[in-house]
Amino acid sequence: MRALTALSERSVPTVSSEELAAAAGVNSAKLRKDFSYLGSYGTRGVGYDVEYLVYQISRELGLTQDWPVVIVGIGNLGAALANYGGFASRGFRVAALIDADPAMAGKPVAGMPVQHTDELEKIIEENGVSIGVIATPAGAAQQVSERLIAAGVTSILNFAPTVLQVPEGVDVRKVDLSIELQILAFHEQRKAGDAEAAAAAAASVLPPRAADGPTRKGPDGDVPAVMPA
Amino acid sequence: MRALTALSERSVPTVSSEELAAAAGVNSAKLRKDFSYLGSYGTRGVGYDVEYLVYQISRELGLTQDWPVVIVGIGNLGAALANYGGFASRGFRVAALIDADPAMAGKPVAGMPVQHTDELEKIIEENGVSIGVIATPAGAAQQVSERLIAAGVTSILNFAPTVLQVPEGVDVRKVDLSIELQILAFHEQRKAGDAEAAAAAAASVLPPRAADGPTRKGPDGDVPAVMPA
DNA sequence: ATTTGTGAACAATTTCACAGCG
DNA sequence: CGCTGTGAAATTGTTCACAAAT
Repeated sequence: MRALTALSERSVPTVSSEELAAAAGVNSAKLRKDFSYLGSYGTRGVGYDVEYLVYQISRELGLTQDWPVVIVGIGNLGAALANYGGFASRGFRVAALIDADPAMAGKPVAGMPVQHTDELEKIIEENGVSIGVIATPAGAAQQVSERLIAAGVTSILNFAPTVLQVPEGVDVRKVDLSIELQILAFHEQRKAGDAEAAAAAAASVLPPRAADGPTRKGPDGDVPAVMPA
Repeated sequence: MRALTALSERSVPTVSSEELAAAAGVNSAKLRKDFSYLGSYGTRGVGYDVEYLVYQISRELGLTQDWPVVIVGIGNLGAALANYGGFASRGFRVAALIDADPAMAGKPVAGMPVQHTDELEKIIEENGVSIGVIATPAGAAQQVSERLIAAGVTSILNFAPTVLQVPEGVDVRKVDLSIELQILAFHEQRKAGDAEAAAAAAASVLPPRAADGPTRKGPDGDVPAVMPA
């Protein structure tokens, strides 16, 4: 969509799967196959009509309608999310900011007064909110999710570092900022390790590990296997 | 790891793949297979030693060392990241906060003075930073990434809504907050659509779509296919 | 002359199911 | 007997390659 929107802004009328794939950094066959699930919107020998494709994808992805969301937990992250311009421009309207701290109540954040958790159910029902964002500390997240769900929310974006237990039919997506960094650090470590492997093996004067475990039995000998990222 | 840490805090000595899988919400066979890539750390008939497993996984994931990181772009999101406690507790040390706005220079954010972009190269070299976080507007992200990479950064966590073009050997992970919400909205729409499908079909008085395209030819008739999330 | 749309081939990942160990 | 470790099977996802369409 981002690549398409860029083309649209440059008034490019049509694009081939090959061009679009290059712009988006994906395989052209995959792109065509994905589009084919939406229907046959391309023209053979020509490509895809940019505007029409934007419209069809927007519609299919639900970008043509407005989604009211609530943000629960107005700490640093919650406030950053409230101020984040990317939401409004993509059809998300922040219906309310909710925090459990009574001292926060009434304080303006992103030009909107923070409301107390007591109001949670009322806010959700009055605004027909079906998507909630949880930016509370880990300890509060499960309870907040239960209240959100009881009040009618069926999709949750969870920034708290906990696995939420939710009933069937409720979607949860988790964003864990630390894990993203950890994944990078993991690969970073491997880059360094590969370079040092020979040297370390040759000059090993390190003591064996304290809690001595069984020797590695995996198929790759001593080389640690790659875990999926 | 989170599930394991919780067990460790409760001083649970051993855990079976079945129990741990239930706690983490995954399949027990997958968990065993994943662990087997690290080596054979379990005991048949008993399970895994929690402490030993925590240690082995930490080591393998690179959690035993400290990673200095820089955050570039100290807007709302950058400030939230700077204040985010989760980084420090997982071995990430914020070495510097960098912003292009001269007015920001010297201002304290998260108890640390913001430094100007001019200092970027110096900071990275002096601190041996190999991981950079980009929280700038989309327009600045590519240029920032190039400077980071030229100065020695080889892993980037990108919050800007752009696909970064980076040379071989540099890892990029992208976090796009809007896309997370869009994915939820997509499923939300489908939930609603499924319920309304029958009614809509029966009582369709809507005009045909304005820009009329070819009729859907996909194998599923008129039912939109599920796109991978 | 191009480029789509898509079966079929291929590749990766997940799960099953059970031999074998403690 | 319970539980790991892991081949084999099942499933899911991606890419190839080409007939069909314009």
